[in-house]
Amino acid sequence: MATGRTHRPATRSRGIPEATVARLPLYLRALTALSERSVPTVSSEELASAAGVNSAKLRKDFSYLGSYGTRGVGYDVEYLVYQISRELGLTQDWPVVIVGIGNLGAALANYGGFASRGFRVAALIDADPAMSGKPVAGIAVQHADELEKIISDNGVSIGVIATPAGSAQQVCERLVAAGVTSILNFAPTVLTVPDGVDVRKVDLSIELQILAFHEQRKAGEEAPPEEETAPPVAPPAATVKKRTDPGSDGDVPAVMPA
Amino acid sequence: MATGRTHRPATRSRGIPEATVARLPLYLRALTALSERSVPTVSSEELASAAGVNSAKLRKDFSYLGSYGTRGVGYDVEYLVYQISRELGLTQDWPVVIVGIGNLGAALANYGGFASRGFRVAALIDADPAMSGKPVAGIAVQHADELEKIISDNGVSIGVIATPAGSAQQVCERLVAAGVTSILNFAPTVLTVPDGVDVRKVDLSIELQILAFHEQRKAGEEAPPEEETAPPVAPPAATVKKRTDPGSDGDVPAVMPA
DNA sequence: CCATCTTTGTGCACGCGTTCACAAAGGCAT
DNA sequence: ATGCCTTTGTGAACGCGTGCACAAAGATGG
Ligand SMILES: NC(=O)c1ccc[n+]([C@@H]2O[C@H](COP(=O)([O-])OP(=O)(O)OC[C@H]3O[C@@H](n4cnc5c(N)ncnc54)[C@H](O)[C@@H]3O)[C@@H](O)[C@H]2O)c1
Ligand SMILES: NC(=O)c1ccc[n+]([C@@H]2O[C@H](COP(=O)([O-])OP(=O)(O)OC[C@H]3O[C@@H](n4cnc5c(N)ncnc54)[C@H](O)[C@@H]3O)[C@@H](O)[C@H]2O)c1
Repeated sequence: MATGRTHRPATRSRGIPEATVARLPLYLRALTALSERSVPTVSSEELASAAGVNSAKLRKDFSYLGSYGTRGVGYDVEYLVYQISRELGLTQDWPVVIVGIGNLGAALANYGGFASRGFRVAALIDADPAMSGKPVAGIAVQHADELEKIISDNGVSIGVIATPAGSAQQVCERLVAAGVTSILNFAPTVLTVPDGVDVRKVDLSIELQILAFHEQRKAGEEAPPEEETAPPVAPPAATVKKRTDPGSDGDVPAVMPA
Repeated sequence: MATGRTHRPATRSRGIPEATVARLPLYLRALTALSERSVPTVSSEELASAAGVNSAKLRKDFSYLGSYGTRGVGYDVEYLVYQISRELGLTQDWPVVIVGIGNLGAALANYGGFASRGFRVAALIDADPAMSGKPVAGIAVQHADELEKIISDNGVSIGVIATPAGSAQQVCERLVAAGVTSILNFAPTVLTVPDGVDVRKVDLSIELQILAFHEQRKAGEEAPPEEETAPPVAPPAATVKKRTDPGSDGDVPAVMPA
């Protein structure tokens, strides 16, 4: 999961587990594809396969929404699309602002899949005066001074942060003060927000590091004893550390205990 | 989480829980910031706060790595940076290819945080002949025909997919066949890969939908009885559905049982 | 109307992850 | 050297998520 909620004691919202909520968009995507091919019904097995999950999990997920589906037949595609859309709140329009129209922000603004699901880019905001008025993806960039007014005028409750990390917390606070209660953060920083505000983050660097970990592990399994480069840092602090795990002793650790 | 592994029975790699691995980059980022400020040691409480997690969780996470840290004092920042880097496999260089140099791919190529942690963009690959040779972020884009040769020549094991959804599976298969064993997928599709290949996905649309869900829930709590727009789809399939949950009956569902 | 066959919905058990709470460890002052 | 004070490392309890396996539901054919 490139994803991750921040804070909030994992309250099961309205009885629907968080893990299930996170999968509903996957089901919806698969169902939309079926719908476009005019497939009338689909079994849990087929749909699960299309969404890349276990069929038992899918059935359990749907059971939290209600008892849609017909035994011996499956699920009515159109009906299920509607039910999930409604559950996710996609039957209404969500105006979204993007703050920080640099490389990433511009790419996001140009992203078609944005509008495809009820999300409407209400404004693009940047602090650079040179950007003001410049059209990106057909929308004129507005200056950060206007942020509060834009949020308020458009009733925006979802904000996307694509500024440098150093500005992210400050932008976040302004967004929240102006009324935004959900934030999608692309900047590599931990955002601190008041209760009642949801933050989700997307961090490319973290994803790559997780992949690197597994990659190293795969490589280490087939070629166990390899020499490590010189130890770039000194041992702990004052006294020399005595390691608890046997085998490697303190300073220059072997690549992996395998 | 914008993130999510695909397949693989959640094998605890080398005893380090997957959830812990996903947090190590967070700790590393916080530690790097401390290191730049020349802070010598840090307590679990401080570091946890900087990383946005619980201090008990942090200590347990570190306990999987070994017994670094000094009771009564805390952790040596430099030493811990090295240990986590080593654990994540960041002491070595990871050549990465990006496939699909459109809006997003170009933004990724321009992303500085890429190289900052041992990840080196080995090549940019696109199928559009018009892109070939064009420099993006100082690197000439290469044609997709060269994909296999590039992977092989550079020993690339990590690939980033930023093509349209329709091409993603095909690109994925070529990457895997050429020797890539870790994939970061930005296309909104479920990728099917053989065992031994790790896939992580980043999906903006899914993140927004999850936020919308919670946003709707927040809004629904303060204004319970609101009228829904007309039911856009017909009831289930053949016979009229009898809903199991009481209150709303079948067809036009009330907004929320609250 | 009845039998059969398919597929849902879910009770249950298990394992992972989180959190609490505390004993052990070590620095530091006296 | 001794005692105090801080902070780690972890045992244990708990809760959530996952997957199995099956009974119930309903469609379909005769
Ligand atoms: N480019 C990527 O692929 C990528 C990937 C992962 C993460 N990120 C992160 O996303 C963020 C943006 O990346 P980028 O490559 O687009 O950077 P960028 O420098 O190209 O763009 C940043 C933009 O934010 C604007 N900005 C700065 N401070 C602001 C403020 N206070 N209010 C409003 N706007 C402000 C700047 O004027 C600039 O246009 C960074 O935090 C980066 O680490 C980028
Ligand atoms: N732009 C965003 O912010 C954003 C956000 C989330 C997800 N995505 C997803 O990321 C992907 C890329 O988005 P984008 O906006 O950059 O699209 P884009 O159309 O701008 O770029 C796609 C690029 O991929 C290339 N391509 C197509 N088929 C290829 C193939 N078989 N091999 C190699 N290259 C190929 C095209 O030539 C093009 O340059 C899409 O799947 C999109 O849904 C984009």
